[in-house]
Amino acid sequence: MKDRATLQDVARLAGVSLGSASRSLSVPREVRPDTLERVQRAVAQLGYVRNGAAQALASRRTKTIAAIYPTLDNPIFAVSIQSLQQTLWGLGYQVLVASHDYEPAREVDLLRAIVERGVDGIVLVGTDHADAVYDLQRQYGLPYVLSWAVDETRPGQCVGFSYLDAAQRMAGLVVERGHMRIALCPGIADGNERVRARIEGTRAALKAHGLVLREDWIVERPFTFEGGRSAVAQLFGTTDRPTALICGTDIQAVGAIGECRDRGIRVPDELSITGSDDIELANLVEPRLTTVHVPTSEIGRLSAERIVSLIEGRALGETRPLQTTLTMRESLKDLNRVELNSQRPN
Amino acid sequence: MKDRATLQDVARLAGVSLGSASRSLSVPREVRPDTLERVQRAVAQLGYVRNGAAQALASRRTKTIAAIYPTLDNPIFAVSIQSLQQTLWGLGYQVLVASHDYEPAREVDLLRAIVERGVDGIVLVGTDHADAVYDLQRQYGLPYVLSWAVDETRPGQCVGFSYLDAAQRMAGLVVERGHMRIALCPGIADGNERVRARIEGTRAALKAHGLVLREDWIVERPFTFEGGRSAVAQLFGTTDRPTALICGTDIQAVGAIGECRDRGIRVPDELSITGSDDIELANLVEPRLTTVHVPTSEIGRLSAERIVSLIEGRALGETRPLQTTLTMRESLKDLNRVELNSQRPN
DNA sequence: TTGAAAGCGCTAACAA
DNA sequence: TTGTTAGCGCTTTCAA
Repeated sequence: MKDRATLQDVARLAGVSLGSASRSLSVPREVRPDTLERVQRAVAQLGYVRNGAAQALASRRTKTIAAIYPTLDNPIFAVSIQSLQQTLWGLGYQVLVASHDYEPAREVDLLRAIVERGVDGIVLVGTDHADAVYDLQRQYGLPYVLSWAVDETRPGQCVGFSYLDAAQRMAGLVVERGHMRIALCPGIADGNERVRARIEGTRAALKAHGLVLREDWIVERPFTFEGGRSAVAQLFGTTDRPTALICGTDIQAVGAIGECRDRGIRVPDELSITGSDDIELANLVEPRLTTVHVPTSEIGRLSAERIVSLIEGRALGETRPLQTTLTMRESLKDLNRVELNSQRPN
Repeated sequence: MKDRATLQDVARLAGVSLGSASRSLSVPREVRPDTLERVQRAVAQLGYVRNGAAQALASRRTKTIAAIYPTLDNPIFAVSIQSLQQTLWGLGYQVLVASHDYEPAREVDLLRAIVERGVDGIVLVGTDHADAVYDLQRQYGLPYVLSWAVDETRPGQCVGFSYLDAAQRMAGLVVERGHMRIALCPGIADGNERVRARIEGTRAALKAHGLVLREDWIVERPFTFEGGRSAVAQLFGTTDRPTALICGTDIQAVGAIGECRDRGIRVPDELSITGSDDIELANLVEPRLTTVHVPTSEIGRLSAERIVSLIEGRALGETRPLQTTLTMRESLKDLNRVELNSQRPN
């Protein structure tokens, strides 16, 4: 790295003190206009750029937020990160992104390295983290936001919607459409409270209609296309088959549709499939996916605003759960209706 | 932030000097075993964590790499970032991720902010950047790697494959399959040399077969599902229609397939569609996508290794272009073959 | 409003 | 191998 101009150089060139130069940059309204102007001229002339490390060391602020996600390889997180990043950028913060691939131990390691590097705050996904994660936060007094989560015990620190409610409504819809044999591909429950909420919500909705969610029809699979494929493979390995498969994410649902296509299982005639998230793809696959629309970008934006207000000590009140909506498309069959067109030509 | 223990505290508790404590952490082999052990005990006892800002200021290294992408909302970049990040993590570096949404001006702003914060190196995408980008790099002597790019004038700084070659081979394949009316949806050429290479490669391949790439069949659209949809809408607005559409990315191709479905255009019977990248989805849509397989993760990993070797002054030799392969699936129709089954049941 | 000066916590050169 | 010490470049009192 070449020798960059320092603020000292700027001050010297402008003929002011180091202090005035510093103030010109950080609190320009507290210097006389002509002082400010001379400093600005010197800055321009030298092509001066602040040294972030020095600034961080002296001010004890890094203007950086760490965001730790399970994976970037799911559009909901990619889109959410994008809006998080752009919002933070507008507020003068940068983002250190990391992903742990659903490995709790990796998340702890990441967080440790990030704390060492120095960040002003952290955005995590969900509430289910290793104790060490919360310990680190407490130990360093680091503000944090749990995105994609609601938790009454942490008012003001969660930004998300109720997975329980969403799952309950989706399962309710499937039952209303006449399905009684319903399987669930919710993700992997261990270390993921959102998956557990999906299972609970689905179970509750079925129970409310006098149905039981069969344990052997809760098929825990990763949040990947392959996960959805594999769920279908498992469920159709016997003749004791469901008529509907509720997937935890659209990604799984699309994988499931692909597997059905490969196996010659007609969707939704032989198997209805629903997803969750309403990614753009949900509206492009054949058949188009009945799913839960979730406020992906909004979660990114609100998480950004909240972590900054936490850092800067501005109160923002408690968070309230965001809303989700069911999006009805063709992948869910209505068994109550007389079948006129179940065999469409071509 | 609570008061964290400093290295001074550690040294005091261990009964050694500040220097020995520092060395115990950074070059443990240069201290006596018992010194090392006392320091480690003190570190554990105090829960000491390095202050990154101080370390960066004193050592003039941040152990952070900035990676600026066009968007995170395309699986190829998401996957590539993931492998970049994990490789860098293994090498002791962290990643500052940013995206500019194909806005050259935004890229300059991002880079400026990133330089200010301090990073040891930069990973960019492609070769086509505002002059200001290269100026900043030169001014601060920042090592950089151009990923998803090949450029003979920058040996050792590019990691990617030849878009020209890939486009040429794909177009060659389409022609070989008997298509003579070929349209191209390459992305948006302005500020993107990869798009221009695609156009050139396609043009050259057609020319080699005595065909001409019609200017009005080069449909520049964004790299989104919607971009692909809109290309189909435009091309099918008249009766003068192509029999094949070569898309610049699988995302566009999937969008194009969706638009065809909505318009009742049969793929590939009425329109063949090809993509590029071979994202997982390419193998899941109906019909499955003929595309170019590109080494997505490898680009991330190699970019990581290269930027670190550049930073640490290790020579790694010149880069050579990575390989791509055509992946044949059903979305490209072979017009040379007798049509036996063009109207499949259901 | 300004300048002077004391650190922020660490690294690295140097001397012992 | 260890201890001492001079910065790294900036922010932020404090006094003027």
